[in-house]
Amino acid sequence: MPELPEVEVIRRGLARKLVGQTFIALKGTGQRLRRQSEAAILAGLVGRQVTGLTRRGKYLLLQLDDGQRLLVHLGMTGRLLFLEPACELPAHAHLVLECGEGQRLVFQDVRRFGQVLLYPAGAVIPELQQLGLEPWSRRLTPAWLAGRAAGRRRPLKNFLLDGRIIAGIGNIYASEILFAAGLPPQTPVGQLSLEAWTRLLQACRRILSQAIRAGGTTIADFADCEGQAGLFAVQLKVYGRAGEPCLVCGTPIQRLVQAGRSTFWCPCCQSAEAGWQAQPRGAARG
DNA sequence: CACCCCACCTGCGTGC
DNA sequence: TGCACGCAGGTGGGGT
Repeated sequence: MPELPEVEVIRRGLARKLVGQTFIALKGTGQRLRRQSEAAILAGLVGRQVTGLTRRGKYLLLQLDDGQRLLVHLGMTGRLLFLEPACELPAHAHLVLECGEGQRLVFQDVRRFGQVLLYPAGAVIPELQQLGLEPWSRRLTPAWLAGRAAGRRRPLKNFLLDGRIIAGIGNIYASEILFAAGLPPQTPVGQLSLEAWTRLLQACRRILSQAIRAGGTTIADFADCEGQAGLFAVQLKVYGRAGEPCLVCGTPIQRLVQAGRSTFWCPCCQSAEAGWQAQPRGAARG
């Protein structure tokens, strides 16, 4: 479900409600997530006040007044909900943090691919150590991308999905970014010109910004911290549209599978002629 | 090292 | 109606 825009939408909505709140009780519901701190560790949340809420890639970080940090990853179907007193607890609510006055912070996750890990003050968070650059990082430039891609033959779509390079791009936005940039998803990354990387980076920032502004993409599960759906799904140009006409040229949108995941693209708008310059065999090396 | 596959889960839509 | 199957926004471990 949640890629960078969805996580950022949750962060912005939740920060207004949660920062300043103090957790007064913690309830688990037995079923464990794929990764979750021990109950004894999570008990360290009780009595703590939330001082900040930040995002890194698709991870959320709750900062607590004693320096501990709660790392949250929503997996495919995870939600972080801030429930008002009258709201009933939804199904699949795996962690409930009571804030007083009947308000609760709830981690809900149908498929339980999510992660909730509490780290002590000053601890290194390994999940964040390996993450690549944020899309709006000043260090992220076309030349930097070309450097990371040099000599590699993996398809551009897979490169975009690799969070160790750029953090936060998932399967929906990878397809949308490639369409916006006019680049074919199968392009071996080592063959892309600097001009193509420039267009890719511009498309990446534009698409992610638009998605955040629209409140994220809701296909089936995504909801913000109040349970509201996002509206970017109506702006999707290729994702989930296999067989339907391209909104630009009318050519049927194609679906292919790359590294086990669906890619949607327009073979006309994302042709080699529209984008990258092919180089002679072997020329990309070295 | 670079890259791919698959497991980890539940739920939903489709076709027989 | 029921069942089998394929598919779904995530990551990381293990194999090639």
